[in-house]
Amino acid sequence: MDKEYIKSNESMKIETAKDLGNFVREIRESQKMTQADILGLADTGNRFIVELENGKPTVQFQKVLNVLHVLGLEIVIQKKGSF
Amino acid sequence: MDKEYIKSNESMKIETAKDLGNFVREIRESQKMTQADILGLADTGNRFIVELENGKPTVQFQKVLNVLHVLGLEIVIQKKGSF
DNA sequence: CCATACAATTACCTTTCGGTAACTTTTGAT
DNA sequence: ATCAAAAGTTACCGAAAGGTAATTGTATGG
Repeated sequence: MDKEYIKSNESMKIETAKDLGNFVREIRESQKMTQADILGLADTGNRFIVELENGKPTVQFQKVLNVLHVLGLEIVIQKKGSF
Repeated sequence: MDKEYIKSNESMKIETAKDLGNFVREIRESQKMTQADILGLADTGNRFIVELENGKPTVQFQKVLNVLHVLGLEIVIQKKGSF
């Protein structure tokens, strides 16, 4: 099965920064947005977007929240294996 | 005052870094763990735990993942309003 | 060929993080 | 209530990573 990151109401479990980066790029492209579109809305620089989508582990948490917000996504924390 | 952050199989939506910090502290204490316990297991310094639990927005994403892992939690991303 | 748009990288400066240690609650036993 | 131990917070420093702005690919189109 190819990397299907999310569909309709399904959720994507994030285990690594690479998961996050791949997922963000996938969603951004599926919404026909450019990196620059996100920069303005999420109050960040282009370098951040590049590094985030490349899976850099040290990206700042709040900035990730901002980007996800722009993409219409939200973060949820749950006990492992809650499915 | 007594916010109920999570119970059994329920999930906690994270909108801000403060949400994350409050939640992490709540879970850590509910599991009778000290900050020092987490330091060793999550390979981080004391300063990080303090700042994370205080809701610092600039904490690094991967380190957050490490701490959540130690607490038996996982991060999920979903479309807003999927709950 | 040049211009435009998007993506990725580089340069410069600022900020964070870990280690250790000091200092301040908080907890618990007598 | 007092005292001691444990837990949590803060401070200093050097190493590492972050942000912005500018630069350099990589296509596509006039």
